Amino acid sequence: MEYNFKKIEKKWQNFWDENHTFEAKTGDKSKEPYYVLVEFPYPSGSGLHVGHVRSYTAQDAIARMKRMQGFNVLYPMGWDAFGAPAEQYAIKNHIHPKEAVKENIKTFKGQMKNLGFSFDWSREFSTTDPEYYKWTQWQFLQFYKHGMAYKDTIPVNWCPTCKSVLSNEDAAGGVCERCGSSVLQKEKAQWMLRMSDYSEDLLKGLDDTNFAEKVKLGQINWIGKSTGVEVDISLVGGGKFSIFTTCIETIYGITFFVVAPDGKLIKEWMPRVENKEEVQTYIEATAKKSNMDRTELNKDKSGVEVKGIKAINPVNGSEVPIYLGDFVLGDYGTGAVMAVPSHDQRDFEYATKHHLEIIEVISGGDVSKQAYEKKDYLHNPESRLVASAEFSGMSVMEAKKAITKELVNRGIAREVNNYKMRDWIFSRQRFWGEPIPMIHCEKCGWQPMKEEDLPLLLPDVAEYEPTENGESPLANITEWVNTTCPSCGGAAKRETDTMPNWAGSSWYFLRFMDAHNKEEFASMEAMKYWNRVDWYNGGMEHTARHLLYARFWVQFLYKIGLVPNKEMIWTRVSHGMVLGSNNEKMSKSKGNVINPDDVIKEYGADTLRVYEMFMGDYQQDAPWSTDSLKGCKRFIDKIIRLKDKIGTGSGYSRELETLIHKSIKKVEYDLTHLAFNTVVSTLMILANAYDDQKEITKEEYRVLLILLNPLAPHVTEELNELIGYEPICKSVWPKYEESKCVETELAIGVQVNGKLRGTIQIRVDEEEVSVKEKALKQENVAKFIEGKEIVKVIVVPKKIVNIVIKG
RNA sequence: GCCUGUGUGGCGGAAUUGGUAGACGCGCUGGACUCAAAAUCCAGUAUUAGCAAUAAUGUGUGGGUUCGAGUCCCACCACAGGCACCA
Repeated sequence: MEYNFKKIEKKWQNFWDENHTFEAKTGDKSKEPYYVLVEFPYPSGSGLHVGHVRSYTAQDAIARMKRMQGFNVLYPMGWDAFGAPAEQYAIKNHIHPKEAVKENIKTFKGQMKNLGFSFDWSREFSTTDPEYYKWTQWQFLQFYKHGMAYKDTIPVNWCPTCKSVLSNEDAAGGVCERCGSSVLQKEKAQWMLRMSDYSEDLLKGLDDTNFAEKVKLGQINWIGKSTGVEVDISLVGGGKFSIFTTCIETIYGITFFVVAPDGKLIKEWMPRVENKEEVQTYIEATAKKSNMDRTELNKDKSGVEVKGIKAINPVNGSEVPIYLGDFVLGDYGTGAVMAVPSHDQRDFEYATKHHLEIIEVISGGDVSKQAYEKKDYLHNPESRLVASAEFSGMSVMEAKKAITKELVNRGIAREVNNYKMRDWIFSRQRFWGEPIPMIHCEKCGWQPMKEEDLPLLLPDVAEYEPTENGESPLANITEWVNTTCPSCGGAAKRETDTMPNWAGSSWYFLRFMDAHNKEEFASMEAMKYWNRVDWYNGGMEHTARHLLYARFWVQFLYKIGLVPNKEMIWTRVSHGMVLGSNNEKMSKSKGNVINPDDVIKEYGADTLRVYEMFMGDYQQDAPWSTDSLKGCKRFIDKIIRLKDKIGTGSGYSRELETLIHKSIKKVEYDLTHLAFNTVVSTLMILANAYDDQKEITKEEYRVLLILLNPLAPHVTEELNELIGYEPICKSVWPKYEESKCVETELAIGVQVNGKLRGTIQIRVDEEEVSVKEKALKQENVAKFIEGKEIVKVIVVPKKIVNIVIKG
């Protein structure tokens, strides 16, 4: 057969379309549901990346196998199309971003069709569809109505040149990604979601998932739980504040306190401060510094003393000075710390710079040189408390408990948990996002829109320039902004901020379960049927945040009774990047970008798919190699040639039977264990074995086609049709028999003192005595043991023989 | 600094519980077919020595456990990614 992949691929893609082969029926009780999900892409202007092809093919292979195994497979696709690039493009070209998005989606979809992915296109949607974002807005209103959304003034990244608020990603390194200016902090009122309320639930929920261990760790680190004690500290002359510490055992070593310059405490104290000007200057200087500057000043522990206010150490009554220092963060813990320079390196550096006292309270280090920190003294069983009144002489763990107990009994301390994870900043000052359905009325304050008025559509205008003061471009569109208050009916203004990119992607997997529902975001019935996402794949870069946001969103919906499970994603795996042939990330500037369209044109989609699965460990990055790609083309050519070897026989021949059964078992196992590269090598081995035979049977040929079908669906369907079978997509996955997976004869190694000296042929069930005898007689082995004393002979069944000799 | 991952031929990478290291593919070398080329097929290909059988060395480095270590333990080095003053 001539391999006209263009014709073959088109033919089968049309066949699948016309027959609605991959459309999943919700509620089909005759089959077990199985939900395979891959992160839906942002349809950028540059088209599908070969990296997309890698993960989509992997999930496609799983989906195709599962279908043949009798599962009702849901493998959907859609578009995460809100975002800054489309907006930038719109500003430059004066067209509505939805036009650009429409074009890009068309391109992406065409490319995906050309690759033969078995997506259920009947469920396709874009996060930018009003029918979809209506429900994103509706869910925001649920957050609001349950007290989970609030407006707060917080510092944001501000680019003075672009006059725009930047996300942390766009402000990485303290410079604006677009223009390179230094990013400043600016106070702005933002919508927030109370994600921190869910810290503990998000941590615990991980036990109800099957995420890869490193994915779980990523979540755990991001949540950043730490357990410690919050202690009330009284001020001389009245008033008090609290500090949070994980090292209560060092409390006798306090020589000063440090409070955050951006925190609320210092504002409160201001009237009592004696050196107001100095303090104010420092607060302002901190505000001007970007996050990055603050980090860079790491070595330089800047700060000023807050004069006129002194604190009292609750354990010994001593008066202690208070300082401002920007190494203390206003939004973590209580925004104030007890400083123990003897046992905390940051405090040590601060004390050294500002000439403050250092008192050792735990023995074992040399605190004149550096702090003797928790990470060291906890591992030193010799360390004891010193200079700590009645606690002196105790071990660290004893003291921790005793001091905590004492302070808790006195009613001035509480054991608490703190989390690094903050509330979710949900506002973006951009045009191209879901409008936040809130209305501000002078009389009634913030009012939610009426649910029946949703969706709140983005207006059709031609200008998307940001405003001078950093408001969203929507603020310029007065006819859109001005509205009436849903409560009193008076004049009111709409919120002009939009939602972040993460919003639409936080629940899209629920929508796929019931994509066309006009009454609800998805019906409970449909969600109960599909139950959850069984297998979710995406890039490692999304495993922390996207996954956390999505889990938070789902847990909230669960709490208010709108989804059936607390966790709606069972297995989450991640894939490595496809790098350029020079082993660097593909980028236009480096000129190492491979366009999948070009590859499909020259080698066909099946070759590209097989190659991307073969290129390396799926979870690891792998460089592109056109030479290796050609090797995969040769493999497919070989599969085609093998058809001519089909003879008149039937069933599996004695020569091939074991290998076939083993191959079915391995392909099945590897496809669900992320070992796609060895799926390909297994099939190459099988094909090579067929090639060694004079002739093969139809059944043998067909089993190879079915096993290869998940990776190369077009050519295998074509060959399958040519030999007269019903389409593979309507067929049943072959079954292997465990008993037929083992060879009856095998060659095992014989070692002498652990070194391989020869091999022997044995029957699989050969008795140990006989194996031992064969091993000792083996020609080369005999040379090594001649005249030596044999200490023992270790026979590992079906694996190896090791002869231990002396002398 | 912390967390995570990775170090195996010329290259991408195999090696499911410790049991014949280098499967499979690429590349390379030689040969067949051809006027020639492409395609295809055959043989070889970790390193060193040898015509060969074979031997020695060999999975980032140094130790250890074991009859036996790429795999387990301890210490370290390099690279990649993420987080970064979190009290």
